[in-house]
Amino acid sequence: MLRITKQADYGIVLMTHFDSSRPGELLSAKDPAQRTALPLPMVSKILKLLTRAGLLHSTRGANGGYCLARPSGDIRLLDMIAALEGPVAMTECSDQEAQACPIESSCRTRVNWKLINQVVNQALAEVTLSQMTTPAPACATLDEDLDISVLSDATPSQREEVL
Amino acid sequence: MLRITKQADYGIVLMTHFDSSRPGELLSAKDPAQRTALPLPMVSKILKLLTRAGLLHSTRGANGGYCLARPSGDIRLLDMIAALEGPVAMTECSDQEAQACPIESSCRTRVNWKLINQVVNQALAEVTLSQMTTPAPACATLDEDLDISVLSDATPSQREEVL
DNA sequence: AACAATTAGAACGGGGTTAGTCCTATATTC
DNA sequence: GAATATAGGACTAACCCCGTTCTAATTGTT
Repeated sequence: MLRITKQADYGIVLMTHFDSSRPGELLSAKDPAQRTALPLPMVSKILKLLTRAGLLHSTRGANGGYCLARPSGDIRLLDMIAALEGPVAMTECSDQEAQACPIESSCRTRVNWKLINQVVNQALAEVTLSQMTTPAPACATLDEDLDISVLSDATPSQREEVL
Repeated sequence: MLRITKQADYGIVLMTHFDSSRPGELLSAKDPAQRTALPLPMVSKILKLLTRAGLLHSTRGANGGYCLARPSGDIRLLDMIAALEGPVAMTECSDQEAQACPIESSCRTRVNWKLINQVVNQALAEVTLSQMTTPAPACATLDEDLDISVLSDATPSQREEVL
């Protein structure tokens, strides 16, 4: 259905909670779990993944917890999605690690998929956590940043490179 | 992993084959199945879905078959994906038919998701079957059409409307 | 030193979705 | 009436996602 996983969805909401807390303040998994009403084990699992991806910083032991690893303006929506469900690849043939497609020789759509894939990736990369945290009206600032230029900027030689 | 289903992927490739045939020519399910090396029952199933969605026109009985229901320039990538795997909704809360989200009140990301969702939808709607059929170098024409303006054009009142 | 709090990591099972097949009915041509 | 095709739906097997659970490892507190 072309939808991100719940895990990724939850994770992004959790990240906005960290962005809303005082910078550098450590929050244990319990904290955001209670505020989002998500089950603690799930929250715990997600925070581990975000930490492993370098988006959160963790401190173990009593009084430990998590905090953002860098300013929320430097954390991109694409980073969060990739951390929680792997790279964004609209089709199998646009996935780097995928096998050779059996109909590759007769398939004309492959190159186009690569470009479409880039557009989606760039759209998700242009949005930052900081923008996701900002309530609705203020996300007007989101506009200026979102200028999809992958396709219009691609020269023929760059297109070759995509393959 | 944010990927379209194989069914949708196959379907799009099949559509390009119809686009490559003579306009109005009827092709039975066998025909594209052999050329794509996809199993016939699968091809058959997909063509039925595309027909039900109004993208293909079917003729039953001997010498029957399928052909594009309208010019390939009027068939959008989004239409094909929607026909084969339902509407594109990046998150559950951006799905029209979804239930109320339990954390809706405390969730600040909802409005942003609606907009991101629109960007992805528009990107997929701007690409036509005709462009998908065109081999790589010529897809330069794809560029001019792809101008994502949903976010930059949205006025505050339009944003309200999105909800 | 013992204990409590907290993250790290991996394994596990249930449920839902997807991929692909098969069967029956309907329509059309010859 | 026989052969060819699509229409529609049921069905199974495989896979993936969700969420839980268990066992370390680490750190602060008593």
